[in-house]
Amino acid sequence: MKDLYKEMNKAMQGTPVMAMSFLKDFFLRTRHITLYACCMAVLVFLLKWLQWKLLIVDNSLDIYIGLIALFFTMLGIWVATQLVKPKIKTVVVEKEVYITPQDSPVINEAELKKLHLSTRELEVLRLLAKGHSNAEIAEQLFLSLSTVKTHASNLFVKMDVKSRTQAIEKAKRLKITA
Amino acid sequence: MKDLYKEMNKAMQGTPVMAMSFLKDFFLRTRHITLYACCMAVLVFLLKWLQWKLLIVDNSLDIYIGLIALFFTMLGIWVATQLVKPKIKTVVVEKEVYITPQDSPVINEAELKKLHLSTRELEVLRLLAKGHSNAEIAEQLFLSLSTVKTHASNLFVKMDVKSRTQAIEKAKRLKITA
DNA sequence: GCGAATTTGGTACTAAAGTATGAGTACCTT
DNA sequence: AAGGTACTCATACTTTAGTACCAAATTCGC
Repeated sequence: MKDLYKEMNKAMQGTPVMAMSFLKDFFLRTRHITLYACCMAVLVFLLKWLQWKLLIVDNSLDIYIGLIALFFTMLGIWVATQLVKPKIKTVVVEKEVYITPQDSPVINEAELKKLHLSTRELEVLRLLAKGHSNAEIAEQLFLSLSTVKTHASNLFVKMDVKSRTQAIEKAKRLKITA
Repeated sequence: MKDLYKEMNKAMQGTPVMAMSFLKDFFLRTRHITLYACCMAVLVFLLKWLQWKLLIVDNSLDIYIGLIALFFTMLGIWVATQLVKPKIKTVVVEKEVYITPQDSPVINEAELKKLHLSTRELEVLRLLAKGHSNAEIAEQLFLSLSTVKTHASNLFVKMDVKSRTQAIEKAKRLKITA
């Protein structure tokens, strides 16, 4: 709301064109609320008119109420369907895809790209796969132990493994290391 | 409905006990509808009473209608929640499962013999090289964690390495594991 | 049978790995 | 200018790995 006030001030000091653009922007941002308000207004007038019209015919009050009941029941259903929407249950179905890794001596670039590893993470992985400890990797890459641990941890998440040993095994299996 | 008629005929021909059981069964099966009907009946009477009562106070018609609208909106929402089945969005997660083809060139028996590993040590090494933790290895070989640790420790001495990661690297390099 | 090697398991300890969180910098894109 | 990503580093903590030392039971060759 503060921002809105700011923008209004800003617009007031500008040219008429800027004011127009502000109004347009304001309308676009609040068009949902405006639309609802208009609908409500129309509805109220309609009801008032119906009330007046139908009250002349004395016995049609039942029909009137019935219509209202019907309408609001529908409205309720519609509202409910709108409210229910975000409650989407996600059922995860695991689909097993068997792939036959080609026994190419070259590094499997395709599999490597799938992992979306960053430069540093890949460097860490390479040294990791050589059997180096975190401390050794830190020394070789001129990093702190903390940084290596961070990279390694992120690496394990991306590779969907839980330890460096699994990472090594997977890296060798996918042939993404030398 | 046909089935219902059939069942009724069938029940009529039976003993009173059977008829009773049929009625109980019938009630259990239709208790939802019955409940709805009862609720509706009560509601209608309530409305009629409200109508008569409130019409005396002339200007309260608006409140009356408002209450009806509110009530039926709620009813609509409730009905909708009962009717609308939870939308289930199935997210298919493709999990890639790799087959290790038996293309592995012969295991380097010569290098393996040089290490003078015992049977258990080799078993531990094989699982180690698959990326398993000591706890997992213990579980698979029906051993205690202590034993696995002992084997692993002895293994590292024999392989002249200082950690399981180095052992894996060396094992893969010498092709002494599958 | 005896000794060596193997296997199994324990305790106690240290070292390393891994997780979680926060935070600052740098670069790039919109 | 703002937001996102990558990179860096730190602290604090839990878990796992690894070492050392010990002690049974078993196996196997001599």
